[in-house]
Amino acid sequence: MSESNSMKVQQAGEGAALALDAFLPYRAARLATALRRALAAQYEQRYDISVAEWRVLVHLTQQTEISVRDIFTRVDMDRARVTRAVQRLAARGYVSKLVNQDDRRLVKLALTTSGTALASELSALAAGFEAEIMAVLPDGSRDQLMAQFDLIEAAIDPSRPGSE
Amino acid sequence: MSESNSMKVQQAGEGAALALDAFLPYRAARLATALRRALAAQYEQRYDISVAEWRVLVHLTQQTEISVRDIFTRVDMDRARVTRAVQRLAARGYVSKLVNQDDRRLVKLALTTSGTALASELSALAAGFEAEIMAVLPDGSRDQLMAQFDLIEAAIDPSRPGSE
DNA sequence: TCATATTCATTTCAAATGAAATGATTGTCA
DNA sequence: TGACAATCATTTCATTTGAAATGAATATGA
Repeated sequence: MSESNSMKVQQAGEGAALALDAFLPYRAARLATALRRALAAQYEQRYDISVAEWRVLVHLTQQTEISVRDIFTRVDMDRARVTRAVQRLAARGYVSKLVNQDDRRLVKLALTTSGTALASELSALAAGFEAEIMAVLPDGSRDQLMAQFDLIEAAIDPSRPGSE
Repeated sequence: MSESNSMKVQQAGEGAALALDAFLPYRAARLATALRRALAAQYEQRYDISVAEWRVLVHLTQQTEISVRDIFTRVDMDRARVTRAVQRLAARGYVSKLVNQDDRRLVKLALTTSGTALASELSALAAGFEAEIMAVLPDGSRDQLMAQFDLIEAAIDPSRPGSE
C-alpha cells in the first residue's frame, strides 16, 4: 500500500465525463441485478433452486419436449450452465431427460409431475413479485418497456430480430 | 443418460404459464447481458480492460479521491471485485492508491494522467456505442427509460431512493 | 459408400466470483 | 483511559463460470 509513487494524479472532469447514472448499459446491469437478487431472495432458500434452475424450469412450462440447445439459445445462458442446471433438476426429480429418438444427439427434456407443481409455485411467486413492482409504474409502462427492450436488442444484434 | 424412469411426464401449460418473454426480471437480465457483451467487445481486447475495471475507471472520472467502499456501494460490485479491479489498474499505472490520512482505513483512489487519457477514450467509445443504440428509439426514450428504471429500483429497494 | 464436416451435450480446466475470515484502524462508551 | 464494537480493504477458500476439448451422432458431398 501507499505505493512510492511519482505518478501524477489528475483531477477528474474536463475530458468526456460520461454520466454513468444515465448510461444505458450500466443502468440496465444495475436494474437486472437488483431484480434478480430481489426475486431470488424469494425462492432460493425456500425451494433450494438457483437462478439457472429457475430459468430452465420456467422455460419448460412454455415448451416441453425441448433440448438443451433450445433452452440456451433463448434463455441467455451458455450450454454448460444449462447442462448443469438440468442435471440438478433431473437428480431431484423435477425434470425428465430422455434421448430424442429422431436425433439421438438431442436430449428431450420435460417437467415431471413434481416439476410441474414446483414450476407453478415459482411462476405464481414470480408473477406476484412482478405485479408489485409494476404497480408503481404508470399504466402501459410494461408494454412500453418491452417494446423498447425489443428495439434495443434488435439494434445490438440485428440477426436476432423480434421475438424469434 | 436415458435414465430408467418411471417418472411421469406432464404436458406443460394449464398451470400458471408465466410469459418469460414479457417477464421483467428476465428481460432486464437479457438486455443487460446483450449490452454488456456488445460494449465489452469494443474495448476488452483493444485496451485489455475488464468490465469491472471499466466501471472503476469511469466511476473515477466522476469523482476522484474516492475509496473502495464509495465505488462498490454505487457500482453494483462487491468489495472484493472492486479491490481486484483497482489492483490491476494500479499495477498498470492507471490509478493511484494512497492512504487517506484523515482515516487510515480508507484508500484514496484517483486516476493518473494515463488513466485519465484511457478513461477519456473509453468514455468516447461508450458514448458512441450508446448513441448508435439510442438512434433506433423514438426521441425522449432515454429519459423515459431512466425514469422508469429509477421507479423500479425504488420499488425494489425503498432504502435507496432516487439518485441520492 | 466412405471420408470429412457439423452439431449436440457433456466434461475439463483455468479464471472469476463472492461469502466469510483477517488484520488494521477508528468509534463508542463505561 | 481502556475495553469492546464497528468499519475498511484485503485475502482466503470453496464454488461458479464459461471457453475450449471431448465423444457421440448426424449431415454433407465426392
